Amino acid sequence: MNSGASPLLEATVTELALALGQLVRRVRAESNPDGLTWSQTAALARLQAAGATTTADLARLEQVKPQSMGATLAELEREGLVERTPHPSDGRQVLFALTDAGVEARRKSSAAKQSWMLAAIAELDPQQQQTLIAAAALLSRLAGAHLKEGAA
Amino acid sequence: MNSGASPLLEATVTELALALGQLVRRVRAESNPDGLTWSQTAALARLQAAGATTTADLARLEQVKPQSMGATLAELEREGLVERTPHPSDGRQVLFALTDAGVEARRKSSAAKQSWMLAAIAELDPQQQQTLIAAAALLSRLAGAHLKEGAA
DNA sequence: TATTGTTATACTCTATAACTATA
DNA sequence: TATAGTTATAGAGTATAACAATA
Repeated sequence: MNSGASPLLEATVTELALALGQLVRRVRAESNPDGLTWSQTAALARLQAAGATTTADLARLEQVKPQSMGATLAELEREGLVERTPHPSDGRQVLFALTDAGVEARRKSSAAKQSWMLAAIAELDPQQQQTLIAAAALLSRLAGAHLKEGAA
Repeated sequence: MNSGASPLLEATVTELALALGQLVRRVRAESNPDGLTWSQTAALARLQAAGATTTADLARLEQVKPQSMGATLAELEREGLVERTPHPSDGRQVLFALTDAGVEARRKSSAAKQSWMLAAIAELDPQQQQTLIAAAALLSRLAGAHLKEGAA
């Protein structure tokens, strides 16, 4: 199907996938030694942006299964970076939020962890930086495009 | 150092990392049922672009350790998609290349596997498409920026 | 001694399946 | 019966360490 698709766009998809792979490995490789993994950092960032949130909602935001998010949150809780409070009206749900230590970890993390990427972007010319800023939003949109929503 | 870094760029790094995570999961989730995994697809794409290549060179291209690339190539060989030939002058090296089945797998793969991404990009307006085309190259460049090269 | 590649082992991330508790 | 979360298990993808063969 869609055999008339633009060859340029096809090449772009391939190039994008390849670049993505490289970049993901780089982020992972560069991220770590202090302890927080990438998915932990991402969950922390989502919690900071969204405030108290349930496992299921976080899973939707990050587009992983609730079980996967549950495992990440359990580890963050074990490390004292997030804490759980029961949902006020629904006994099944659990709300997660950053602890003070979690906020602090976030602060350090943003600055330090991807500093290599920040430095690399800082060296680009302004127009290229603009391209990346615009691309960040587009990539996020792409990730969620045409998802068969499990529920409404 | 660089405590005066632009807050806008810092936010971009965070947003980029978040978008990257989502997109990678989506690519992986969307990719599979036919058998080829993402890293296998990437290795195949590199081999098609570069021709006969050693494990170490492929590892450099994909920015993984030679052992990791070795595992991927071993699996592809088991599936008959790549074949090895001894290096003509250096007995330590092994050259890998696509088999006919590998070329065919590539052809199908480009078209089918990331068709969801192709469709999503096709729906963007031309300027946004241009942004992504430019971003693909920039992201790849970012991935390799300031790498401490193990050797020269 | 340095380089290419292999084997063995471990960890992260994620998924699916099965279960409990609550709605 | 449907939803939120947990527990158990498995597989992909990668890394590090230790090793063999060749340069």
